[in-house]
Amino acid sequence: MNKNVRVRFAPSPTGGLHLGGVRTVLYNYLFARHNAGEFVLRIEDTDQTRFVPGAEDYIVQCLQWCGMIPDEGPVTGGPYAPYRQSERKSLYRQYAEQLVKSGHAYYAFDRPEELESMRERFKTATNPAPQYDHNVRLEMRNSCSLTLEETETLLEDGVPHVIRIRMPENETVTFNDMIRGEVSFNTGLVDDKVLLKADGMPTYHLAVVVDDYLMKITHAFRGEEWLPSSPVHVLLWKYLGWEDAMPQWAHLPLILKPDGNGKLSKRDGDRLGFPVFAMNWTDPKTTELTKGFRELGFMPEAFINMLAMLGWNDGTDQEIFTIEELISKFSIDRVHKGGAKFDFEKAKWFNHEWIKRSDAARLLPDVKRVLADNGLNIADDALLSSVITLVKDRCTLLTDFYDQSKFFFETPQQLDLDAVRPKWNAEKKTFFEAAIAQIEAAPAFQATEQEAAFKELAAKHNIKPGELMMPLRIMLVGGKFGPGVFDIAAIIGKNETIHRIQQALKQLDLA
RNA sequence: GCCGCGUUCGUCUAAGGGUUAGGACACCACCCUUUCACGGUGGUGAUACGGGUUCGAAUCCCGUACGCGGUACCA
Repeated sequence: MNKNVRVRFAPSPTGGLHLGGVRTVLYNYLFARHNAGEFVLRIEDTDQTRFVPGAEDYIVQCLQWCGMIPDEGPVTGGPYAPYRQSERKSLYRQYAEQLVKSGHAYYAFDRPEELESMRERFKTATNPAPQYDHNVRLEMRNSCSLTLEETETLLEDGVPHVIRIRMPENETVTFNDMIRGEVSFNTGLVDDKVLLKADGMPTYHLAVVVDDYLMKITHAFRGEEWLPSSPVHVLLWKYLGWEDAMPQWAHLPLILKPDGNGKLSKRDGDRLGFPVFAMNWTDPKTTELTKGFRELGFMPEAFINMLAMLGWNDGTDQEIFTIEELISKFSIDRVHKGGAKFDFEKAKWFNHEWIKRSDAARLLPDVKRVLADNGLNIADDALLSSVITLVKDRCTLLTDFYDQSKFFFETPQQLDLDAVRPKWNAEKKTFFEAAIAQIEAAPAFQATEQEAAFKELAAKHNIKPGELMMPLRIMLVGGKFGPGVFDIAAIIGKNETIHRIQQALKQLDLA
């Protein structure tokens, strides 16, 4: 009974992929997978003045990183190719012309200056932004105000023109939004949107309807900012004679900035110090780099999980979901109506949870990369794995693995000796010299055995073990952090442990 | 201005006529821990306002306020 579910993510390739954009993809993706449907990527590049090289490729890579691979799209191809609207340009005109013929659209020859002067002319205190609508339609240069002959002459002369929809003067358009329920609009209050631009490209309004129809889209998810223009789209479906095929609409709530109000923007991230884009984005014009969640050390699982929870929940207290769980549990009727302020602290919490719950095998490649980025190339996977297991609880971001584990692989250069000196004395020095000898003589070098031996030696020297633990830690790690000291000693090995104690003793002597 | 959409702890949210309004992040306190974390226990903290409807309203209706979005040959 259900027709095959088909959804699309239709971004405009004008820059980095924003959080809100990723969430829109995510909801599309979850809905498609939940219903065993298809997920299509369509590039809406109808505005040639806003073309940004690299932006499309960037979007594709973001989807890949997040694990949301489109079933059809510009890279993958598919039965409804091409999936770039710029490559579908020739397709749209006929539909616009069809609308002109049926009287639902008209040619407009107004030049930009004329539009501007109209807005100036009709601007009043109570109408600060006059629209091109039924009130002014007949006062403009278009096929409604001109005679048939005049229009034809202009067309024949190749005078630049657009095609506009003719919005009815006073009708009510009502449709059922999957998230908001019934919404309705008076058509007389909506302007005669341009459908086909002077350069022959469609506007979003025409293209979205034509392509959703041609690509057999069944459910259309988009941001709430599209709600006001939805009556235009609904009317277009009707006028084109496709009413029965119209997708079900779902207008998603917006992601808001953490402070104050308003849509979250890249600027907010820069200003408040958190990422807004999924991955690093370099503006090709300014070469300005904007940091992304990926490079900052987020796991895609956590990123997706966090985004899913921003406006949706499954009705229980569960907050950590795998993508498989999200797919099986996702439902539109549990999507919130109101916008959600983005909270970077909570985002980090999700990542921390994911790091804690991931095993060393999952983390290994990422940690390896993080260490390598910092000049630490670790070839021993078994060794790295045990280090990861030891330190992952302390890492909120993947990038934290460097600080939390570098001392396993290189001798710390900067020791926090200020934490040792106040209570440092000759007895302790003697103890550590004895400890070196003891370690040297130890047959095996295991954490538990070493700890026992260390404490025994402390007793022999009449020093409380507690007095010695911090100095030992500083000697091995460099600072007041990290896993159990003897676990660290066991991993770095006998010789390195001795070497670090000797080094610290030497530095302590200098003071 | 006009149109549309929204409004539960600081933040994300649960509760779709009857709950001491629940959970999570953050914050605070304590416990655990010879470091830092993890973990555990507890605490502070919310139904925007005003009217209805009802035995009973966070929940349904109306109004107000506030916020957001739109009002382009941008998406």
